[in-house]
Amino acid sequence: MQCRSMIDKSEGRSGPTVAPAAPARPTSADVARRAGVSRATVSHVLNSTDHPVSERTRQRVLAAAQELQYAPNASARALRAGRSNIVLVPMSRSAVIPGQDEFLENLDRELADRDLVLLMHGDRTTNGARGAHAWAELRPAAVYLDVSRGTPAAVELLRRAGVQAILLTGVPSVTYAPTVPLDPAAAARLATQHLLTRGSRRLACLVPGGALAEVSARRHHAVVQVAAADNVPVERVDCELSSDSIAPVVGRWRDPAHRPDAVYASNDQFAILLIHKLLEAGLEVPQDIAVVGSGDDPLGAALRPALTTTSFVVPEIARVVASSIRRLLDGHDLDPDMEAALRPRLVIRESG
Amino acid sequence: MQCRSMIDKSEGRSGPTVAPAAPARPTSADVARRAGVSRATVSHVLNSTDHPVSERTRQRVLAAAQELQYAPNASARALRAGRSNIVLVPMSRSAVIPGQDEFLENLDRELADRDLVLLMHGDRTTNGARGAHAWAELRPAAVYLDVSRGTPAAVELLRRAGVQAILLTGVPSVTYAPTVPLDPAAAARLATQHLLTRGSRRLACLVPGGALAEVSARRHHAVVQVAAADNVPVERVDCELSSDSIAPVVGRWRDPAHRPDAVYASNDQFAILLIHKLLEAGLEVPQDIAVVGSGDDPLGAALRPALTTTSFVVPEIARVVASSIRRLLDGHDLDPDMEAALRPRLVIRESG
DNA sequence: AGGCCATAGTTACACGTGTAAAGTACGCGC
DNA sequence: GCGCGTACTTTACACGTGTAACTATGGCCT
Repeated sequence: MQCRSMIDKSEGRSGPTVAPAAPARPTSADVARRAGVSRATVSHVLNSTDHPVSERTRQRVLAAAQELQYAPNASARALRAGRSNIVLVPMSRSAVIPGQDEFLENLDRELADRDLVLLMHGDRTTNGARGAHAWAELRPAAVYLDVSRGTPAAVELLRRAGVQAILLTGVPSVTYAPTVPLDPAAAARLATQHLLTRGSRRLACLVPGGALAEVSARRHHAVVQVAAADNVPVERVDCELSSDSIAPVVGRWRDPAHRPDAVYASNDQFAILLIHKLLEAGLEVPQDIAVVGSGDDPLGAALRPALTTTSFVVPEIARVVASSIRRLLDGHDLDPDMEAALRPRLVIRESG
Repeated sequence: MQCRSMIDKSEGRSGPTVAPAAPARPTSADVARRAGVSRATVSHVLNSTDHPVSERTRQRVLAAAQELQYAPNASARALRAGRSNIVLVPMSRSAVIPGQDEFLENLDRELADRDLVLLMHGDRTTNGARGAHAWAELRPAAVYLDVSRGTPAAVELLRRAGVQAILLTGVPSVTYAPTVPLDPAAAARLATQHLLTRGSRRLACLVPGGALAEVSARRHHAVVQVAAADNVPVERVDCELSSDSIAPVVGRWRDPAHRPDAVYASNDQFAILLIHKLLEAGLEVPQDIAVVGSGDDPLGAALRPALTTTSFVVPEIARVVASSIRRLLDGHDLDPDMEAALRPRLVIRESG
């Protein structure tokens, strides 16, 4: 025994009012007491600072922490450090990436590898400023959000709240914050180019409304642009995910004179529904009409004819996003692999 | 001006080391300074304690907070209070509820109405104890997790970490923590009962593997049980979401002697694929074979024949879960409406 | 022998907040 | 005039952590 007077706070916890039999979650002081060292030493050991600590006490501290199931208090740690290791992702319902749960799962793993914790926040607070206010309360180290929410005002508020890294995602036009240029139009361009190369001279584009409206609009615009370069006309078909919404169009297309030779649907579910309706009407896919979707819905691969579609390499995107956030926090630029990772892939199957 | 010597901490922030041009996120002290009052008064005003504050200073404080865009530091608040207002939801990939994003969106809103913040945590840490350790660091007020992760050890660890409310979800057999008895088998029972009432004498059950394996197994078991009460046999069909997986079964069913008169698929996507294959094989749905799924996938409503399925009233479930968490935190029991809200609804369309 | 460095541990303080307790001014009744 | 409640405001402390600065103890070199 060396010394015994390392009472950081002598008395145990005693809430001034009630203290309703709190189960005494262990603090670093408890670990210190048990290991017979000071709290500072515990901290040095557990955070593996370069501060010298003898191997013997190191082991004792580790053992004590283990026995007590000690977990450091993230709040206190964040308060002391001035920042947390939290990466906040306010989830938006109109996510560009389909299969966003897969993306988030990958992102979580990648961030964990970089000593960051992913926390997703619901979209209770839709309007920019009010939302940013709520996010700021958590004092996250980084925020990764859709550009539709990352208005200049929201970004400014977050900056002032001490958020070190703010990463936007969406169309690459903004300049007031680093951006992951995840352009939904890229997939549409890729699909259109494929259909043109395949020989299409007359296109149609399904434009879903509702939650998908914004993404669909961008994609439609891209289709028109690419097709225009080859002097190919594009018929715009606004629709919902219902039989009644698609049926009239398909009815019209039974007449070869009014029929496009290929259709791009900005969402696989709509592509699947369309193919279903086309077959029902006695048309053949892709012989009469080719169909290409976007999103790589698993059902599209299983049905016949199997759906040609575009997809993102989700794990790769998650990797570069996580990497970029880490780099931003460390004062560097975005991951140079970013653009390559964001390029959509064409998945050619049977439908077009 | 009344007094001027309310310097809580006289010197402004000056990080001992670098302080790299921190953009001075405002603290309550800044608000106090600007309003010409003490920090305590600011706190009283902003938290609307029952402590008396004159209307004049109240307005001044509010104005100052507004101008400074002040957002309280959640870490400090949580540290002081001993608990946060965070409800942590470790998301599991094998979520019972389909459309879990819709559920989370609703849950978020409901919790917000009850002064709680929903944070979702990825499933990086799959194994119980290690995961619980990570969750404990955040010192959330409540944790809502799947029973598969809420092992007794994990629950114990969370309890010791000071988490006040731990709510499990899943099969209702556990006793060491309050549970939301969201039984996937209930939907299967409902669907089977419907098919039997409809006159089915020979059933089949699609049992998807992969991520859905566990839920599927439970549902299959339920189907067998309910059918057995009526002496109806159930053919078990293990499958994946691919054409090759379903085709052989459908091929066999072309022979009326080997054909069930109704099929329950524990997931709508599989039901959709099955119908597709049945039609392809020249069989009629529901005349030759009725098909019922679970999950209320929007595509199921759009395709023909429209899919009969089961669904949960997601907003209602979210409401009772949020309500129960709040009640747990306040020392009460679960919301009495719980069981009613969890009952699945039958959505009868064309396929069965 | 005395000065100096390295090692191993400590003390002390700050982070931003909430709130009990103490203080200040003021009006009122004795 | 003095005590006393009332209305407001401030002071003081604790929450749990990380780390700069300090103390103590030897060993080594001059």
